[in-house]
Amino acid sequence: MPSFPAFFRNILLSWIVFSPSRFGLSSTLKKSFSSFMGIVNYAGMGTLSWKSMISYHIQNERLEEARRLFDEITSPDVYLYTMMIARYSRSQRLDDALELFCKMPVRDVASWNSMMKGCLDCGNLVIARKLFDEIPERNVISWTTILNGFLQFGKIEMAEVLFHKMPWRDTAAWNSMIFGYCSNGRIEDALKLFEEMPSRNVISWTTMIGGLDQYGMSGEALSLFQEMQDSGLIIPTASTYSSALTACANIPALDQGVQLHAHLVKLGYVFDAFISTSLITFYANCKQIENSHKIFQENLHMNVVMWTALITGYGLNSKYEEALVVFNDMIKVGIVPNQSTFTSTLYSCSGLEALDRGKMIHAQAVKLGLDFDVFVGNSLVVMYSKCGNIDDAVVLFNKMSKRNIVSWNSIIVGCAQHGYAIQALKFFDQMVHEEIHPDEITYIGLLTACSHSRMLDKAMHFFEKLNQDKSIVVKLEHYACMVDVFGRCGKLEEAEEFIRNMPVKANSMVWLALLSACRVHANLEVAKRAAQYVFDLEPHNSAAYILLSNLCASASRWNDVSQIRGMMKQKGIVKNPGCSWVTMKGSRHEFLCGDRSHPLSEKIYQKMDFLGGKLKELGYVPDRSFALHDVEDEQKEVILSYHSERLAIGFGLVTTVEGSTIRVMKNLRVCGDCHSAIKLIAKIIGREIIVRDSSRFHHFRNGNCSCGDYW
DNA sequence: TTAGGGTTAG
Repeated sequence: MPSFPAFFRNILLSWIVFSPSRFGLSSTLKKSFSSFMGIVNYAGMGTLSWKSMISYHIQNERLEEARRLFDEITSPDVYLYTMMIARYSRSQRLDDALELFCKMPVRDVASWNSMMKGCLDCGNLVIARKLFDEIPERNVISWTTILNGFLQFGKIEMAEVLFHKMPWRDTAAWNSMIFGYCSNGRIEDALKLFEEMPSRNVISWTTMIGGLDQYGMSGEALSLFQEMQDSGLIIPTASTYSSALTACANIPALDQGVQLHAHLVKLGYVFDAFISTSLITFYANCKQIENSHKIFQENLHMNVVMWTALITGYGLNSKYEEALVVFNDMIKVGIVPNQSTFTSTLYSCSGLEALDRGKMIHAQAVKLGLDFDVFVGNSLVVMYSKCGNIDDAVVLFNKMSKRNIVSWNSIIVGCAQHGYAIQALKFFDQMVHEEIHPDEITYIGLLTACSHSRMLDKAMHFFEKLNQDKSIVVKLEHYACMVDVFGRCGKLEEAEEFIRNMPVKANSMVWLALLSACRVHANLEVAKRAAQYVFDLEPHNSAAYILLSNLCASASRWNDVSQIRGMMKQKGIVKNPGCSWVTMKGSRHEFLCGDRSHPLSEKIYQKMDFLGGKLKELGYVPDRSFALHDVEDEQKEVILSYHSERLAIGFGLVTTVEGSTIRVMKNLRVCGDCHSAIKLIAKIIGREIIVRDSSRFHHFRNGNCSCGDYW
């Protein structure tokens, strides 16, 4: 029993802290105080009143206050000790929790269990195990707690042994083991337990539905949900509906999801944060982003997860600008973004190729100390690389303290697309050295690197390794990469032979790789065969028509060109016009060939004409074969000089400061004549020009290009 | 809210 002055001191302290004039008097506080006054009146203190006061402090995160009151009690009971221990553990204060646990004169099984759980929450499995071994009388909760501890630390086999050793198992124990199997990808074992268990509750069903969905068996997850509904024995909770909706999103199953949505409206569940978020993702995955937005707007309590779901949804629907608007709105209303928010937002920056905005988002992540998160780091590497800044991507990658397979793939693919083949292979060696096992994406990156640098032997070596690795399924993309390598190395017959010997039927992507090579090597004979395959497989794919038509145009076979154009017209196939753009201060400046619509056109054309003169002085002769129109030679030169990529470069030149890098994006492949001209332009202006075309990045520096004139 | 089991974004 504490002395009265000490007691009054605490009341006074509480009174100051809870000053009604500052905070208002909540109902809980009123209750707490009336119990206090009761104690004073009776001049004695029941433990119950101490409990309510301490628990009030605990509820309001005032752990120090709670501890001060706790220390005033001469002999706190087991309940109070346990409450303090649990709270310290939840606040990651394991030392304080253990100190109290050691001080306890008497312990019951709940206090042992709480301490054990506390150790697990604070990441200490060793002490948790020791405690488990020392518990005088374990109950089913003790067993389940340590079982979950093993699972939490990825020790599935130990959990399995423990589960079978348990003297008695209740439904919660079965549920834990099922969850353990699901989260370790052992779906068959999970299903077996689910079948075997003596009785299932709603948690068992929800665990199994979620497990199947996460394993990629979303259809089976929905069937199980239906089975549960049909049984009529289980009432689903918000969690169950949330899992079912996620399964609908992953399939995606629009009709079933919409039905479920209607049902949830009737049940009044639509304002549940988890359900709303699942609905946002569901509609976004079903390409109905307007519905996602509607659900988002109808929600009053929007949390960071819900905001992130909407940002992700816009990104998934290629509405990158909208995603960035949502991100800015979120910041405006004071929601603090987390790792996932940055990952999704950076994805949209990559989609927009908006380096300036990507850098701003990066700065915000740094401010919040989230730039070292592995997901954010990966997104940053991808963003810098896709926005044309591979050097910064490499710097960031090297600084990453934690890396996973996605990190390695991102940097290897990035280097490959920028033509930094040696760098890509070096990263691969480093990855192998660090015992990270490559996956299918890694091989795509490696083969692309080899292709862009014409390293046939290396490519064959990697392709062989890929085929030997039984953990990887060789996909059509890998075959297409190999065809690309053969093609770029001028080995068109070998490429055709390779396609014919493939164990799976080639798709149009594979034949298009061959056709592109034919375009580079001006081989009309093979091109016609390859194009025919694409025409048969995908009659409306415009790429094959364009490639073949360009090839005929380069050979001045104008009759063939008009025949192909006639076929395109007949089939209603429209060629995408060549378009180049520069993203600056959040705006995209687009240019078409010969375009004069930009407000700065006059300046741009002046600059290009000036450079045209300089180019001629350096001995540049336009390669007329790239002007793919049946017009007079002089006219061809004019068309070439004003190709969209050159106008975009001209815009970069008139709007940026001396010495800075110019970054241009193009929807089609950069034309060969422009390629020669841009190399010289880079030399004349003494600046680096980076052009991302439909297949790769070109770094033009001092008269050379990183692609080695081959792309 | 003195102890164990299932849910949302990436």
